[in-house]
Amino acid sequence: MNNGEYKTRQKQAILDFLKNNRDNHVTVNDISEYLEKNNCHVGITTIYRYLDKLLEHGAVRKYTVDNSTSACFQYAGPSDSCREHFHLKCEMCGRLIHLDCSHVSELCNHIFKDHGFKPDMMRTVFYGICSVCAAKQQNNGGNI
Amino acid sequence: MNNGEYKTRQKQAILDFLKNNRDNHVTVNDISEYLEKNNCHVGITTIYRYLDKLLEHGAVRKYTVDNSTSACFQYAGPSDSCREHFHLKCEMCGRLIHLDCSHVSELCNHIFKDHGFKPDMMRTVFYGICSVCAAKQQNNGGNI
DNA sequence: TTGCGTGCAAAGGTTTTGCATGGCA
DNA sequence: TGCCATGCAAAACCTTTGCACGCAA
Repeated sequence: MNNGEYKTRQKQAILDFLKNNRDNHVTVNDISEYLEKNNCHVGITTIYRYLDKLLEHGAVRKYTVDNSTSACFQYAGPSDSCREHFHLKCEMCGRLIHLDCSHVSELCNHIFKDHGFKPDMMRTVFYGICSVCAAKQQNNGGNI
Repeated sequence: MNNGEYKTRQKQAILDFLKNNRDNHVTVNDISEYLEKNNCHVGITTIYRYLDKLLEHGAVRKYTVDNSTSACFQYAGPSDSCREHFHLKCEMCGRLIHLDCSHVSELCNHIFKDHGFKPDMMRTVFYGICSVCAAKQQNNGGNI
């Protein structure tokens, strides 16, 4: 049916976990540990292979975050739904913010028209600090 | 003299290579191979350690590019010179474009004021396709 | 001479590959 | 039954650490 892809318990479990954590990124290790805890063993090889496939389909996004040595993945919903806006990732709490804002699309057009560069919305992420974490930082006297 | 840091042949060689490739990113392996070819052996441990130090000083930027599993580094000039503009990285040729443009800083202020998110210019990179590569793609009938 | 720098070897992680077995359709 | 999927073990990488020796200041 689906390009000759089969439905399996393992894929379902991985996808469920990704969907339940759509507001935060997870590592292969996170997925593996969670499934193990829930008596639902899935080999890490399978996790890597399935994530690769989801990546190809655009169903997950892949990041590299500074303090983590392994790759981070995050559910991106049905493909195409995130092509039209940018993403802000808070480097402190890891939260991903979907920025639907006309200013951004305008900037994109400007960069394309006046600088000849076509930004890829799926790949580009603004890294920074969200308001919640900025407030925390304040209360801490600037320390982390 | 410099915070008790010594000047050595190895550091000089690495820095020279980075400076000569300031318009492209390089991996630890690139550096090692180049120096080897030039009969100027430097252990990779040294390369890692020196890059770490440069990173702390803000003299290089560190990336992860999709198709490469290892980290990419790029000379960033004397510290602070790149904090005030964004960077566009072409995913096809790897070229880094420094985008000094008032529209971008305006967008940044807008995101901060109206969305409560403070983007970090040093960390944020726009991924996409540059005009040169877009033209190549055209001539190829859309194939890569 | 002092103490940072270097480089080898080894360790520690993450990700990929080979291959036999399992399971969906 | 025909394929794709899975999982173990091993391999392949990338990066870091420990330690003895080298070298700038």
